[in-house]
Amino acid sequence: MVNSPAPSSNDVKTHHESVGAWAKRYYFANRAAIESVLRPYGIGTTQWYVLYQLANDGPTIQRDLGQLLHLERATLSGIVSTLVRKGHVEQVPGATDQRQRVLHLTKAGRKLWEGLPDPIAVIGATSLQDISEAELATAVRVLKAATQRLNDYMADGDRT
Amino acid sequence: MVNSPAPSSNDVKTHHESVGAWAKRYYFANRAAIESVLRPYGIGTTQWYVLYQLANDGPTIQRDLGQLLHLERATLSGIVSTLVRKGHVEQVPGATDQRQRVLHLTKAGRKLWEGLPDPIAVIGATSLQDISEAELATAVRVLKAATQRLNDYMADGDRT
DNA sequence: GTGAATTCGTTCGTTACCTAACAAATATCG
DNA sequence: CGATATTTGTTAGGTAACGAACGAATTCAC
Repeated sequence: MVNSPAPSSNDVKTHHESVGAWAKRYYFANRAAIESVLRPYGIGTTQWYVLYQLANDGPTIQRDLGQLLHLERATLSGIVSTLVRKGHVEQVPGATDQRQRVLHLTKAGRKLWEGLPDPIAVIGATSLQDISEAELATAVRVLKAATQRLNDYMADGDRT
Repeated sequence: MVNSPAPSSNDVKTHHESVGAWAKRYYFANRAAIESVLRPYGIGTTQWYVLYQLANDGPTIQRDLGQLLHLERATLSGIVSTLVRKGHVEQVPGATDQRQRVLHLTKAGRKLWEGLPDPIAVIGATSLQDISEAELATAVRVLKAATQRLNDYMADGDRT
């Protein structure tokens, strides 16, 4: 796309746009691919992550799950109620703290989980093969650093 | 970050998850930051891209705009009608082909555009400073290659 | 030149993300 | 103890993305 002459300072914006643009495209392509694997089972990508957590780490407080998956309370609330409606997850008030909701798989939920393919393995393997460990590490480092900056920026901006 | 022992096959999943996970987090952090810049003006990120196109390249057929911005017809349709509702954009049937819609800025839309900051410049500059050109290029290359793979995978899967 | 295929935009249903505002429960401080 | 703050989850409203199905316009084939 952007062929590579000596990058002038004018290229900065182009580069920036590229990382952002490609992060977006990769995110959505990845999501679409995962969803195509999961579609026959009637669950979405983020719903899968919730089931994954509950299946592997057992009952979890909704608040903690939100932090683990980097989701806002409101977002998780909707996803959980979808899973509850479908009968895969049960949501019970916490024993000591009545505000909290403890989530755990229902029997049906566990059964579903056991029949589920692992979309990360299926999709991830195809999408990243032939990319060296070093390149992967660089990509992650860049994405991580940039995300960090943005979060700092937002935190600052809020306080001002 | 990811220190580099001989990568066992168990690392594969971890790495894959990381690129996907970080692409997602960067995408949303970026979007949130851009939206915070644009919020006072009452427009969203993708709406800004539409205005950008119309301001710089003049009237455009909706179909072409979709390809430029990598958006499906259905997605763009909603975004355009939001901009039309707000009075920034006008959507007129094509002269030669009555199926097509030609989009152009209204007078109010152009005025808005002229008072708008450039969120890509503002946000991109902060988020990617101190990252070398080489690293940026690698990140883009990885994201691009992975996206390519996923698109191929989806195309194959559809035909099967 | 007419019937079939294609293209373009819209609408509908779904997923997933956010903020803001709110209610209930719990914690903290005077 | 009791008023005030904080935490947890939900709801409502907004943005953005997708696929499927549809109608209208156009193009293609024969």
